[in-house]
Amino acid sequence: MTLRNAVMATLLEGEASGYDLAKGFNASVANFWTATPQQLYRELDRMEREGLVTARVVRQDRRPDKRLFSLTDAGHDALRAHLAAPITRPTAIRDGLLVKVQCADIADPTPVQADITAHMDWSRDKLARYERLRERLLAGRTEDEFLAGADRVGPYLTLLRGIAFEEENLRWGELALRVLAARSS
Amino acid sequence: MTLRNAVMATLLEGEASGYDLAKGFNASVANFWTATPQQLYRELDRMEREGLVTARVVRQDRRPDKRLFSLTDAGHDALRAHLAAPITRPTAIRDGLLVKVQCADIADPTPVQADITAHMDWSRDKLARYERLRERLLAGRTEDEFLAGADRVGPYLTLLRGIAFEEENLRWGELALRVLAARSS
DNA sequence: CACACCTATTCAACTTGTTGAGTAAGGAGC
DNA sequence: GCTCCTTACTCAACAAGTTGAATAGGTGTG
Repeated sequence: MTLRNAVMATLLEGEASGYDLAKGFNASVANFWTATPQQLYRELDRMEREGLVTARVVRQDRRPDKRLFSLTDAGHDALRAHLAAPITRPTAIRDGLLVKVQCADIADPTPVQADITAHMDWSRDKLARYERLRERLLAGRTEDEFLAGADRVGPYLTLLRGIAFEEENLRWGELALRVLAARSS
Repeated sequence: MTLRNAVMATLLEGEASGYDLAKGFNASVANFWTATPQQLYRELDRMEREGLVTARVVRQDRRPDKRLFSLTDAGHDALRAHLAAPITRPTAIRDGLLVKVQCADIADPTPVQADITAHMDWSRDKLARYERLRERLLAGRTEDEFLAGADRVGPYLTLLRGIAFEEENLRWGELALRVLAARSS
């Protein structure tokens, strides 16, 4: 029931196809709400049936048709109702890497180190994309100018959280690699 | 299939009942893998059937009996096999608060501010518990002494990640509150 | 010019995760 | 002595999330 809200939050940026949402979920919302393509297509269908979004089919030349979804007034209302609702539950994280690190001591750490390295690569990629998005949002303004004057600050605030998260992943990854290397030598 | 691994990682610390796991999941693993009580009871039953854990019933005086689970050799092997398996998929986060902040601009920010404040309170609580756990693990040693010499560093490394995460939540929460307050005035 | 990958979506089957209620006994506070 | 909280679980029903495959034309690489 909350994937809906994440989808509607994304559609505030403008219309999007299921496919658009699927790959990157607009790159910014994906940072705090993940979903598979099937989940999104299914949810968009339901939301259309309930009148929260409308679809318009766009015929394309050298590509399959696509259905671009946008928020209806009812969708806007539903989002506002969600915002007004009292409390959101605590963050749910599921991080398989940390599960591995938690028990890294019971076996050869080499594969865990490889895993940490792979995750750090992903973090670097994400950071690069986030920084590009940030430049685009700022559009030449300083952060203070932007925060004081922009129409919408929500996407920027969540972006900052995402950047901090990935930066912390990198810092922690370096520490973890250092510690595991020192012990296995 | 990975709740299993999180449960086994926790049982490395020693035997535990479903109830123990349910409240706090050992307080440290809970930080990167959440699960409801029902999920844990169900999974523990399955794992017992598959021989990954064994249960022993402990009769108690003024409390209901409990079943304490511990890892079997097969469980240890399964954990080691998991550690050796190549790559763990990227972290899945689902943070309803960030969804709200993402669209905070379309309505009165007051309830969102309340939500941020509530989350910051939770973060402070978690941080306090993490810091106590940290003191207990260090047992008087400095961090460097501990990391060089301790039997197991995994739980400490994941704890550090949890601490950094909650500290970042607080820093970000303060910023978000400041920005939203400045705009609504 | 074969092979793999990208866009764009759908269908079906499955596994996980969530919600709510129920049981049963002890202890704490008013 | 009434109510609520805590320990310790179980059952059932449902919602959400995952996996795998199918379709179908287009683009890019060796």
